[in-house]
Amino acid sequence: MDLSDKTIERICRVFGYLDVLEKRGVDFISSRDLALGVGATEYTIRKDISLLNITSYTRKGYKVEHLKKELGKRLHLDQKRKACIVGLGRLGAALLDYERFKEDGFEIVAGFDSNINKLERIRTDIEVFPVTNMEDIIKQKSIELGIIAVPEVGAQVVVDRLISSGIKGILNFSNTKIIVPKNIIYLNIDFTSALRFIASKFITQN
Amino acid sequence: MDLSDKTIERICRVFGYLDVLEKRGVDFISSRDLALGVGATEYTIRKDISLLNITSYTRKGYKVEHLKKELGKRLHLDQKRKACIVGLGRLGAALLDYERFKEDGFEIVAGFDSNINKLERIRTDIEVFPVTNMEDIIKQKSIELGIIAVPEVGAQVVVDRLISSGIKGILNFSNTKIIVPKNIIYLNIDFTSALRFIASKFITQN
DNA sequence: TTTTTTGTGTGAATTATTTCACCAATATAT
DNA sequence: ATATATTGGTGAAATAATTCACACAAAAAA
Repeated sequence: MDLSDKTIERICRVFGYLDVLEKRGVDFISSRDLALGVGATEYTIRKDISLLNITSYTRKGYKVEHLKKELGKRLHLDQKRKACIVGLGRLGAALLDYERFKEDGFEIVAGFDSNINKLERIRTDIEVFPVTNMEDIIKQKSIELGIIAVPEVGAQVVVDRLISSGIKGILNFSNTKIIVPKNIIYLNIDFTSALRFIASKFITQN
Repeated sequence: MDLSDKTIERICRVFGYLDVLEKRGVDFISSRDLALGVGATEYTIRKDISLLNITSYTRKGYKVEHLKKELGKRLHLDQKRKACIVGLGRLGAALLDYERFKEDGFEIVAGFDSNINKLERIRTDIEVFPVTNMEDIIKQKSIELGIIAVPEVGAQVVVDRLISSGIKGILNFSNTKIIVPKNIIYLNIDFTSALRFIASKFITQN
């Protein structure tokens, strides 16, 4: 299969929206409503879905349950994934207890920080460890995802260690530039860039 | 001017990288190195910059200071913006004290929560208020940006009130679907979708 | 049952974005 | 001073992504 990142990204959002609809007890949803729900057009949504060889067997729209299951299969979203947080400052600590992750199939099974005092002070149900133990814990618990919330510099070091521990994907909240081998899936979330994007459109807009 | 979102988004990242370079004391940077630094190609970067009618007056690359200033002017990133956080759970509280915002020209000047107890317990230098005061405070302090970190439902209500208070842009961390009039700049950051995007590429990758 | 409506599936057309190719200008080396 | 190497700027070409148009099937209405 060779889907574009844009398609994958949209489908991930669709998947999330289907989850909401399912919980709400909705049975069928049209491409139009799906598009509305995720901020896309009905054409793109239909094409995205058709690229995955999924087909609605009715003209009442897509069956929510069925579509979600099929999307999940195709994008491997149907299995639980274990993740860890590295860097337990305020953001890292908040992410450690971010309830949605669990519900959405991502289980945070470990937190790491270099500061022992921080580890002792932190109040959470999730096990926390000094970074020195990272490699062992990640291998032992077969953690696939690393979430990086270290404050400033040092992100690259963390990344290198995550990779050498066998992690498969990294979500980086630190704003430093990171280099990863291309077999590692990497995504950066940069709050400041997001705010800048918004602010840059303040005046330009008609 | 009519720049695509992709260009704007890239330029915002370039702007951030230039800031890093400036602090590091770098004088000149080539389009190639800029591209490397932000994860793009030299062609796109050159084209983006040229679309903004900015020109390097030397063949040693772009002058960091000059380029940053010019980008700042064009994208209105050269002025401080006031922002507020609505919803002071763990994530909201973490964002309230996220130091980078200040450095990057975004000043968080208020936090809001509906839970009075939470307001009393919270430890921060930033003023916090009950949501009932939102309209007044936002107008009084001329806050332009609203950052939404309310836990689940209720996001739309918050958005509506932000808009009626005259806010210009919204960064939404809640994962609920939000409707905004199109004169309001809106961006959603969805942690779960980000993790799903990463996970969905685990097997498919060669 | 027949007709009308609705909604998907998908090639083709359109539009957007990226990459290329190469000129011009400056910097560096000889 | 001259030659060589870099690097940006930019129209044109290539690629990618979106939108359109419409056939087709099912559902709803008549």
